[in-house]
Amino acid sequence: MTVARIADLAGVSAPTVSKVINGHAGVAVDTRRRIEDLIREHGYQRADRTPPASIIEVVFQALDSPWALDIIRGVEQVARGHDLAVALTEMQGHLTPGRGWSDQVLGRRPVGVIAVSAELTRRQLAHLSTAGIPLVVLDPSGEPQHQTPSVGAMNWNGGLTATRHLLSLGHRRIAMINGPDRYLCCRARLDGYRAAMDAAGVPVAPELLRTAPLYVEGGRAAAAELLDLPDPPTAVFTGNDLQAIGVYTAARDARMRVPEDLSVVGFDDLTFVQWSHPPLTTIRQPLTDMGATAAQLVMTLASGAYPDHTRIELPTALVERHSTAAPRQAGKPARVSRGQPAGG
Amino acid sequence: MTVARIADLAGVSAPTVSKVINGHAGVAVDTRRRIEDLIREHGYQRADRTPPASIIEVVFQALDSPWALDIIRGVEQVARGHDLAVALTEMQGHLTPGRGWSDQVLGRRPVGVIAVSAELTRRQLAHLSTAGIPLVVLDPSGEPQHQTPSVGAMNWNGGLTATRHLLSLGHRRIAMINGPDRYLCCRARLDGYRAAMDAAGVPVAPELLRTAPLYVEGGRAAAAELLDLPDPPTAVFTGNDLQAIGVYTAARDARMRVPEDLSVVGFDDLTFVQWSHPPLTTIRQPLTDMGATAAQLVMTLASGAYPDHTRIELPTALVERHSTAAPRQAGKPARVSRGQPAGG
DNA sequence: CTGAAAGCGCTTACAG
DNA sequence: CTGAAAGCGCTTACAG
Repeated sequence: MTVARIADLAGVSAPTVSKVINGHAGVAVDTRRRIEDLIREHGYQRADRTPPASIIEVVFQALDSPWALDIIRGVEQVARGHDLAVALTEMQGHLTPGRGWSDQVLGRRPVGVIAVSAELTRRQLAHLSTAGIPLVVLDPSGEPQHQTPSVGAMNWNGGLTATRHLLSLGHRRIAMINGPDRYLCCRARLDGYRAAMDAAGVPVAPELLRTAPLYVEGGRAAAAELLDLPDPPTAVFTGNDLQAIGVYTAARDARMRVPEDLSVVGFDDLTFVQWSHPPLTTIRQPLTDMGATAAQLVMTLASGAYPDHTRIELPTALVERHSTAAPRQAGKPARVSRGQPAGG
Repeated sequence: MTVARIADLAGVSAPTVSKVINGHAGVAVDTRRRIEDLIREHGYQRADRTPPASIIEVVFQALDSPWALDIIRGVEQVARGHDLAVALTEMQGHLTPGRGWSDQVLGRRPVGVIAVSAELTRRQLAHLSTAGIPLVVLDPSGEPQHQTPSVGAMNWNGGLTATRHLLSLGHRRIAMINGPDRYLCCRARLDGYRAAMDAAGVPVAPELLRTAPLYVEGGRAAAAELLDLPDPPTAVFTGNDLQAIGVYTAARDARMRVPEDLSVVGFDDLTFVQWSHPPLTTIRQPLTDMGATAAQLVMTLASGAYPDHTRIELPTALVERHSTAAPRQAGKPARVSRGQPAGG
């Protein structure tokens, strides 16, 4: 669509169309309206305006965990296949991007946007939608937003599997240190934990349920409190791997050994936890796949096609390493679950 | 500045200038260079083009290490201050971006480009330069390119400090597992190692010098060979932290304890190495600062100002943790350098 | 209020 | 390898 073509359709000359487009005076109301209608209908774009920039925009709450890089890698793999770059912005820990955010994004003209654990305001959603920029939410943090496509992991199943694993080793006093309640994924993991405990007929002691920031220090502080209890837990399931590493620290401070004195199960399976001491048993979340899936969904939406599914959940799985063992029985030495020597 | 004006100054026609700007063939080398110089000098901008998109472009060889995220975080901090996003591309391990890369970047119109451990072709440099897009090289991998501003770390000093630390503990048979020779930063670390050894009057045994990919498996394989030597080293200094983790694995496989039987010093200080077992003694490289500094340099160049320095080196520092100790003397038990119990 | 004409900045196709 | 000519998409200045 060019100015000349619109002019033809409207039965006027190019300069007249030009005036309408640029909001200049000197066009009859009727003529103006007719031209505006045609433009809306045919979707005029200035020829010399650059087309959508070849980027996929990804918004993170924070870029402070290897967690983010795993997701980025997945997005990048798909983006690369379409000759697209991945544009990153960070919200400094906020759940919702700031005021100017959507203007900045529109200015960049990305092919689409992936919001990681973020919640957009209704206004921000509207901005993207009128600009024709598709949005996908990754690991949705709160209420699924009206019609927004999303990609997540099977968090409830992960919580169930982790807890069952600990129960099967003989644990009964199993604590859970979880992330903040406002994250849906954390809620789901807790519910999975409860479901496993209920199914095994083991009551959940309220003092064994803690909430802490999803970082090492959060896990350490919560675990320190737990281990200080009159009847401390024999096992801890955490909201993510960083918290699990914090539990290690707290255990060491309390002169307890993992897994002999305390079993620990994390969540995520960040690359480095296989090198921690002991190697961490955790629930694997396919972060790179999740990033790739979200990017694919964005590309599908951008192409105008309607995707088969707008809510995708990828599977989680237990990765058994060496941080879990049967609970130490009074007077008996601990039986380690796998063949790893203490102090390896 | 218009195409016609540049053409006048260069004493050529507009179409010729147009070809240079768009990177088309069919212009004599001399003519091209003359036009490029004029464009650089006068700062041409296409009249009908939208202004630069609000992004800083960062090209990585690979996005497969937390190393990358530390740099990204620094770039993002500065970018955020200017309401800019960080656009990421990855070269799948190649040293030089592919053919279409500069066209893609020009299409994105970033405020500037940061190339991490990458080498651009002369053609790619010219493309960016004629488009008026400033370039900064981070952690330059090879020959410093003509006039390209760069940001790095004091790698030579780091190598010196690491080796001195091991020498001061009493080690003499100190191996170095280094990254590929083609990286300048690796060369500098090796030279620092040599300098420390020479200064201490300790000859460098050629069989203790190894080159391996900068990943865990590279470090493991090289260390396995070293430990299999008739006269194995008592200490290993590695090209990066991932290799150091690989050395841990090889030591475990050879039933040797770190640091009692083998001291290890890494390079980078990735966040997680404090949680490895034992916590890794390493040379800290200020990756986030380096990213931020590179971004600042890009912003300065983009503003048209001439920066004070176009070659910036940030300091490295020894971070002592628990992976080094005095060498075990024949018949004597090892003396651990810090108060960490074995098997903590 | 409208549009023919001129002009702008750029690119393309092609003759030399 | 170079540039005159034609053309594209758009806007401006102005005659009617």
